[in-house]
Amino acid sequence: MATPDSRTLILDAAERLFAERGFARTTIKEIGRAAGVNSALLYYYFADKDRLYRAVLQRLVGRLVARTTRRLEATGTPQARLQAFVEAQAEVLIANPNLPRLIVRELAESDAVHAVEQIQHIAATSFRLLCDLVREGQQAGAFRKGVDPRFAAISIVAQVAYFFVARPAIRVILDAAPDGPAPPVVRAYARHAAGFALAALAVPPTGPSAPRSRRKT
Amino acid sequence: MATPDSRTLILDAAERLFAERGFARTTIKEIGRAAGVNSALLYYYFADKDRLYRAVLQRLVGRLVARTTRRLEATGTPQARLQAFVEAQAEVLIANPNLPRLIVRELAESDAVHAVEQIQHIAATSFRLLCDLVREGQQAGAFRKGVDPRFAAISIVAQVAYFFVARPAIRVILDAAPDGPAPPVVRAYARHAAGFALAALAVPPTGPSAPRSRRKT
DNA sequence: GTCTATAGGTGGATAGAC
DNA sequence: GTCTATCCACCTATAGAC
Repeated sequence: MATPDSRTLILDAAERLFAERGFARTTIKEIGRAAGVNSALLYYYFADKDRLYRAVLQRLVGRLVARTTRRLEATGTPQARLQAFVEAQAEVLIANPNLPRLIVRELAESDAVHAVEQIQHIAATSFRLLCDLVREGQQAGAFRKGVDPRFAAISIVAQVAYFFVARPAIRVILDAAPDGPAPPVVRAYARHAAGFALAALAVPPTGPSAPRSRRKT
Repeated sequence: MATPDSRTLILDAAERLFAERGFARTTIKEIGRAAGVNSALLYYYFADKDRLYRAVLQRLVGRLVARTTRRLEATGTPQARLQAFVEAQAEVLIANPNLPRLIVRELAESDAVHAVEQIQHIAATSFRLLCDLVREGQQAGAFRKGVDPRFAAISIVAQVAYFFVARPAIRVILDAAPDGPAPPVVRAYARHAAGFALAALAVPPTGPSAPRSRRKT
């Protein structure tokens, strides 16, 4: 608890408000009020509204990447690592509910106004590790070939990411509470998503009569 | 080309700008300029900026739902219908590149500021049809049981939706042009996504003494 | 239907006291 | 470090001529 300093109070309040209302609809004065400090103080810690926003994004994205890449680099079968990745992704998003909303807002911008380059770069890092995992799994015979590893990686990430992004719609489908499905439901979905991906990538049993004569591409 | 009327010119310009920059960052004057009319004229056709935005959303969402539900209601095997749905989803998003950006922005809002209820409702309509399709497929023995149909529907929609939403990140993964992957790549991905879902839902061969292996198309 | 001109309000940012 | 007070730019929306 030890007295969070004003800078942290401001970052916390800004994170919440930016996630809820977006950058433009959030005013400096609102952030100051929510943080319990005077709005002029924001300019003591941050050069302007834009840099405050960047600082918020940086803090959040750092957490995400640290947690998910750690799982990907762990040892184990490709299947186990893939499952761990999907579940880690869900845990990070459960723990930081503001993250998906903010990232999605950034992704929706076509011009690189704010921190898109940063997100692109980091997304690429985490993403590429996942691509490699799929590729390695294919070479090791754990995943079926004939699936583009990049496409597979997109499919895998998409399942969980979309679940959080489309929360208002998901809520309707699952008859969940106003603020979205409870963590146990989210975890159940994450397990489903991992299973869905593993089933999609599973090596098909070679038919009893014509196993090896057919060779696909 | 028969002289698009001012109202349509305004809607077109507004759609593009809202999608590119978001609601708040787009000014009435910019829209007027882009439409080639005076900004005061917007208030002749629309009560205020908010209602203009709603009109833009309505036009777009209408197209999306019309196209995708039509595919779901078509006849055929569950597998064929699912595939048609996924590819139709991709086609609509290719044809209306502004749609995913706008919808995503709406979904990111936590308070129902603009047209979230509408999107929720329509998403639920389209979504529920997909749930039903999966459920029917399971009962007919075409899809494996033990997968929650609602979860499966989310996984299916997520793959294509996320592809468009996360365009800036996808671009990096696929080494695509600045304005995203070309339509042929998108279609290839859509086929992958359909295949990924069908493989994930395929009925596993029952045990070693089972009927001969199934080959999906 | 379309324009000019402008009122009215809000928000980001700064100056400077304490 | 934190606050009060305020400036200035900009944007929505309206009044009213043509």
